[in-house]
Amino acid sequence: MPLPIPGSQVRGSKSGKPIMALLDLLGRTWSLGVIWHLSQGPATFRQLQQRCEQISPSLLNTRLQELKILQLIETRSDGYALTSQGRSLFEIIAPLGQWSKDWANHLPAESES
Amino acid sequence: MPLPIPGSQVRGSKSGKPIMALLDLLGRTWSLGVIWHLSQGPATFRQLQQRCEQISPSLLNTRLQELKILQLIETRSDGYALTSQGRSLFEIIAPLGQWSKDWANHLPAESES
DNA sequence: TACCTTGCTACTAAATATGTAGCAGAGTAC
DNA sequence: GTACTCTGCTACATATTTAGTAGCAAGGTA
Repeated sequence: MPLPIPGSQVRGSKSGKPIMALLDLLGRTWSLGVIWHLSQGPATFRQLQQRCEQISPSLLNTRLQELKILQLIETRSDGYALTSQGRSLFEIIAPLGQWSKDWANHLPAESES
Repeated sequence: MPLPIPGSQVRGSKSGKPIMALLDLLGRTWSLGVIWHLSQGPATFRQLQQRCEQISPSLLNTRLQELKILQLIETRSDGYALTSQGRSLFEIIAPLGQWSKDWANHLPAESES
């Protein structure tokens, strides 16, 4: 499965339902991370590498190409940036930031016992 | 990296920030899918396998154990179900269903030319 | 011309996911 | 009690994906 394009078969679903394509895309390592970090503002390749701490350049490039084809990010003079579609996606998942904190507080036994 | 537990190091981040743990978790194949399909109601192991179309039992079991430890799902008499935390997470990502449809409509060149 | 930095490619090793077979336990039917 | 079925799940070999590291080509500076 090269790319999870809505309308075609994707990993995990033959139906090609857009939501399945999206879940496939977001389920790939670093997809969400790249979007999350780019939401802080445009970044060059190397800046993004630093924001993502531990991503390898080959994988970063792969993800960037995917996200670019799927029109969630674009290349501009100041580096990579979210498109308006990418931003609207981020606005949906933005509350995850707060949610994850609440979640962490309810998992006390694991994080430190 | 066994499990993305907030507070400990996770794949892609040494900080242990909850959001990074969450992004790691959701970035694993089928994590989002399992949550998505479970949101339609509780399901037994084999029912879930069918909803997920193409998940292998070994991976399904792995994900179920992870999500159970992280308290997003629980086992009940009628099978697996989202916990209240799981449901609150789903409520955040629920709009992705509609978003993905809009997204698909803006990618006409790929889905069908 | 020598030296940086940047975006990115190449390549190997390690980790993850797929796919298929099938087991052990519970329930029912004879 | 033994044969049949269904369930949750494990085992394991194969295929795919990701990590990790080295380094190249292009562009700018000095």
